[in-house]
Amino acid sequence: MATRTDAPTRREQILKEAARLFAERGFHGVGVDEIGAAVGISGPGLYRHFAGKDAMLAELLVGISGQLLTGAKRRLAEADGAAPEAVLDSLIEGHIDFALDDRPLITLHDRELDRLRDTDRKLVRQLQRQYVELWVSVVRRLYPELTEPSARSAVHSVFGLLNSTPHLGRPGSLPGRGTTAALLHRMARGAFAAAGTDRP
Amino acid sequence: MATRTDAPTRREQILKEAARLFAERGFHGVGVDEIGAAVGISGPGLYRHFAGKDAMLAELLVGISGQLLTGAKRRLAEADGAAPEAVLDSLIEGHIDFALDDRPLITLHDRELDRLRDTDRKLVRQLQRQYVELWVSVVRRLYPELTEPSARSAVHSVFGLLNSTPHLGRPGSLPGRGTTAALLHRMARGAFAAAGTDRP
DNA sequence: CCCTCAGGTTAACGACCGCTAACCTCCCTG
DNA sequence: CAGGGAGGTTAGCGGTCGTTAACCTGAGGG
Repeated sequence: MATRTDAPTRREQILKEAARLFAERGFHGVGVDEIGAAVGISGPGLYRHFAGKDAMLAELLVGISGQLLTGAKRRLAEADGAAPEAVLDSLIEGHIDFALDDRPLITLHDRELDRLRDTDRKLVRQLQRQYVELWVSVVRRLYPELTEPSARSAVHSVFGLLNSTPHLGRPGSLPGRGTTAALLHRMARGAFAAAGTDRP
Repeated sequence: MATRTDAPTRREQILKEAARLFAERGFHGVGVDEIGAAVGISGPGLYRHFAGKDAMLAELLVGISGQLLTGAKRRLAEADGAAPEAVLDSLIEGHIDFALDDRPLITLHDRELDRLRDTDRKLVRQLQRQYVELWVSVVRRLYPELTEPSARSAVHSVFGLLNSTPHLGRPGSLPGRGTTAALLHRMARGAFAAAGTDRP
């Protein structure tokens, strides 16, 4: 795929700043005037680009879920026939990339879902469910002694582990992105391995 | 300590319901009228028991952090001189009990901290920091090859893992509390073990 | 038997917030 | 060069929300 070199559109600027603000202070804690100010225009100017505040959140959440799912599907297709360990590693790597590069989005992802209109919320939940099931199938192939409910719990728990990046302090205080990614990766693998041993 | 058999006070009722509502819809997403309705009185009646909506959140968050820290200190004192493995197991057990029994509080704990007044927020952060440092010291005793920043990251990540219980579906759909607790415990130990091996 | 007070009630105020209306100003294009 | 749309602006409306004020009530104590 072509990496983008062109400047971000106004819509993209708005989405990025809105994500940051929503993650920092919550959906209801941010006013449209603040979002506008963050991109250099004033509140009502946003309505030239979005139908409303809700629409921004919806586009963010649908985008996140879709991106995660699409990426996972691609990785699964690329690793077709590979060993289950390698496939799981690829999924973990993709999730870590996302968690480290788009921290505000990861935060929003499991925090503001209930602020969506019914139709959008159902869509996001469906995408999330597909993503989880994809992980569950890989995990169960690698650890067949895990029951399906246990595998699902394990996957959710590892998501909790990987999504903890927002709590790891400001990006500067970390031991470096590569080190952090490697640590998270090792821990995720260790957690799955521990889940898969002993009684399920 | 004496287990309480007496009925909960009105204050406690309010705090419990407020915690549930805040966790479900966010601090700004809940009105005082709703909180009042949840305990059978109407909005302004709450002001006989609390100085304001902020005060409820503050009391909840300070209470959570304090409870976690106090429990951890007690467990550390009780396990004085025991093997590091046993001490870590005790810490994990305590955290899991909390995460499973007080899900709304766990949710609030890392979600609504920024809505507090400066003085309260600093207090909560200080309690949280002490709690983390306590874990870090135990983890480093068990895995001396871990650098301190890595150990701290590992602790935060395991908190993410253990605090994922709100995402595990309604309490009924789980394989049973004991099974879930055991799974989480194993995964936490596995994650730490994986963090502590290989290069730090 | 009154007084007090804890713990409620309803009415209402002021602030804020999402959103719309009306208007303005470039820039592109036929 | 006219004109029209894209992308802004400010003023303001309507609703909601936290909080206060004023009032009510029932139970306990001197």
